[in-house]
Amino acid sequence: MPELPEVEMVCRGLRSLFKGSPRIDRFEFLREDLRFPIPISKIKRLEGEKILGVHRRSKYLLWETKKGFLLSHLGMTGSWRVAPPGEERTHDHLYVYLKKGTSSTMRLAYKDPRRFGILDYVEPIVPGGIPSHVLLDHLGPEPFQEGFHPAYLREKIKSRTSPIKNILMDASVVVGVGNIYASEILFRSGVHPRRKGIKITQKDSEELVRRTREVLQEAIDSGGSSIRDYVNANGAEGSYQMKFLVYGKEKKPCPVCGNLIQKIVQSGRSTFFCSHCQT
DNA sequence: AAATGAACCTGTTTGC
DNA sequence: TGCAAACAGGTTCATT
Repeated sequence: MPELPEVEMVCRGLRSLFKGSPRIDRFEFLREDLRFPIPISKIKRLEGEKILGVHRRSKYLLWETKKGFLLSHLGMTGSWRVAPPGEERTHDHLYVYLKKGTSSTMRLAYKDPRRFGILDYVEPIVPGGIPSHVLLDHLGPEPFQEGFHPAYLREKIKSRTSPIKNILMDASVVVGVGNIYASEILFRSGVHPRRKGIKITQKDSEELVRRTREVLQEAIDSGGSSIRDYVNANGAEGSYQMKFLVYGKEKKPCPVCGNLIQKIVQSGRSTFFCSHCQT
C-alpha cells in the first residue's frame, strides 16, 4: 500500500490525532505473526506512557515515548485508523487504547491483510540521538535531506550493473521510492528503467535527484496515491493517482510524445515507461 | 560484493 | 458462470 508519500500522510494524520500527548492505556494484540513475530511483551513496556511525538524514517513510523518507540511498517496493505470499540474488522491485528486527560478515550487499529507489515519495539535514545534498530541502521538518506545529492548518487551507483529502476528502489541508496514512484521519477528524468547504474552520468544524477524530490513532494501535496485501499489515519484518500504520467498506462499515449507507454517486468515488479522519451 | 529470484500472505482482477 | 492464474503500494533471505 504505501510508499514514502503515503507513509508521510499517515505520520501526519497520527501526529494530529496525538495532539495533547495522549497516554497509551493498553495494547490489545489479536495475533502476533506478522512478517516477524511481534515482541508483545517488549511493546507492552510502553503501556502507561505518553506519546511525545510521531516520526517517519523511510517507510517506518515511530511513536515516541519516554520508554522507547513503537515501530510500525505497513508492508503492502497495512493501515492505521481510528476504530471506536464496536468497529472491528477482519485482519485487525492490534488495538491501541489511548487516554486524553481523564475522560476521553480513543482506539486505533492496525490492520494488515497480507501481514507483510511489522510491529516492533525500539529502545529509547539519548536526547538528540537517532533511534537504532536492525531495520533502520542500514538505511540510506531521506530524499529530502541534504545527504541525497547528485554527487552522492553518482558515487553510490557508478560501478553498479543492475538497472537504475532497481537501484532507485534500493533503500540503502535512498529511502522511500517504491514501485509506482520509481516509474514516474524515471519518466520525468528521461532515463530508461533498464539503464545500468554504471551508465548514469552526472547530468542524469542531477535530474534523478531533482525529479525524485519533485515527484514525492507533489504526491505528498496531493495526499498520496489511493489506487486500491490506501487511506491515511483519518480515513482521507489521496489523489496523486490522477496525476500518474506512466504508471498503469500501458498502451496509452505518452503525455509528451504520443508514443505508446510500454510495460515490462523487472525483478518481478511492473515498470511503465516511454521508449522514445527515456533513453 | 553485488545481482537475481524466491519467499512471506491475502484479496482482487483477468483470462480461458 | 467458474475456476485458475496473475497481480498488487515491500523487504529480507538464500543462491549464484
